[in-house]
Amino acid sequence: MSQSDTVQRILDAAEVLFAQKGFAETSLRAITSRAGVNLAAVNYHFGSKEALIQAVFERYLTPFCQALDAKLEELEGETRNGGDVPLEKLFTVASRLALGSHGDEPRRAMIFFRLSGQAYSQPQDHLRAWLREHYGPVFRRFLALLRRAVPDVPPMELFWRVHFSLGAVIFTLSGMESLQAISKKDFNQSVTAAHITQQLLPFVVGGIVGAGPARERGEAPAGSQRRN
Amino acid sequence: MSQSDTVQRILDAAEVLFAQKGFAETSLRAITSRAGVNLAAVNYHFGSKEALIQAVFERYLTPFCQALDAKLEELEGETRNGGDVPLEKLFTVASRLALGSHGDEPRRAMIFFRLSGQAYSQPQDHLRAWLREHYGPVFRRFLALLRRAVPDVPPMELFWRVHFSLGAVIFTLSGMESLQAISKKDFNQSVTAAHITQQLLPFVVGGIVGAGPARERGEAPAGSQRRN
DNA sequence: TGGTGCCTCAAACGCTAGTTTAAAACGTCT
DNA sequence: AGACGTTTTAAACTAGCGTTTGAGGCACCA
Repeated sequence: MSQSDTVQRILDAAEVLFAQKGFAETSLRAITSRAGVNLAAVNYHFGSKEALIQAVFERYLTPFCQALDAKLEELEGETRNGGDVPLEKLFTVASRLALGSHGDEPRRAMIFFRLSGQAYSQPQDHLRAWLREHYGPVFRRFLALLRRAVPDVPPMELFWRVHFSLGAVIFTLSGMESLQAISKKDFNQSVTAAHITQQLLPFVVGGIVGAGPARERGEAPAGSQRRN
Repeated sequence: MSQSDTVQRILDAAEVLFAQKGFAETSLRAITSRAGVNLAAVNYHFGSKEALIQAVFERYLTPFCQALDAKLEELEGETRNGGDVPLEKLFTVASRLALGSHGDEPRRAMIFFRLSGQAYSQPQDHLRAWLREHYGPVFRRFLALLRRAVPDVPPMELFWRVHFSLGAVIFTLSGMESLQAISKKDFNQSVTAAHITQQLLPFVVGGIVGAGPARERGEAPAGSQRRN
């Protein structure tokens, strides 16, 4: 072939190592050594380490976002003649795509969530800004459907709760290895990605709907006094 | 005084810089320069950079955990003669202490949450293991009270949902600066720590209680079939 | 066969990191 | 005042980083 598979080998190695040890702690030497390619290959093919990081995200996110976008369009179509998409369905669809939109085992998804966690606690917002710019539209589309699913939750409340949910997902799946150890010890039960998402769904749905005076005592939701 | 305040100056500077730029990206030279002390002071007083990181956590966590422990003991006493502590109260107490157990403004709490986020997405579990070893008992005490507050949620479900909540909190407060920007743009409203925790409470409570078929259709909670 | 474009390679460059060293400064005793 | 343990200082050291370089390999086509 014209372009060798060096690029893919580098991306594979970088993906794993970045997830394992973080961006700053992973040297190009470690990546190229694991990939079995020359040190200079990264700068030759990607230009810089920063560009390599972006490429890792791009390779994972682009197929996922395309799949999600298509699925959301399908869901929107279903609701053209009245009715909204239920909250559970929205999250089920998203999680199923996140775990399965790449042919491989959901292990890739785990790796990627760990990467996302590191990207988020990353100080420089180069990466964050780039992510938002490239994948913002899909997120907003998802949020629009969500808003129709829970019309009782004011927009600002919803905005925050979605971010809380994102935090729960990324944080948990980032630290899954250590949580697995605890869970196994305390509950004698191993943990799979599918298992966690199954646990996540009721939590996220419950959180998005929210528990305010509304659900406890039949009053208005906690924050609805500042509806805009 | 016998021991100068060099140690405190270093801790102050390190706390801020670590939160701003992460552990790996913050050099000792940056810390000592900001603290106005000599470069060698860190290795002299703390031994190594890693030990300095631990010291930063210790200085913040120890007073907080002591305060939380005392408060939990007080709550346990109240329930000796029947009754449980309501879910909302447990979280309100914890958040109030996290924000206010240090005399200063809640800005320190923000800084510390950001630090926690970085500690958690940190690959080496040196720090995580150390945190668990030193502050695990308080956490378990909190969890025990929590279990009595929501007896319908099976222990394993509860374990996971607590970690989801932790993720929501840390993740959100870690990335608060950028979220502030979005929130200000979309909702024309600035964001304070108190405001976020106010938003967090209904989300966390709703999530812990969970939204399964139980709340929607009057059946058992989503995960209760794997009760152990 | 000889040249052309893409890729690989080993080596080196410049830089910054954490850490160590040994002398100087300081404060506190007798 | 002088001796002593503690702290500060400036400078150097070692190691590892991302990146660059220029020579070389390799497939392809005239």
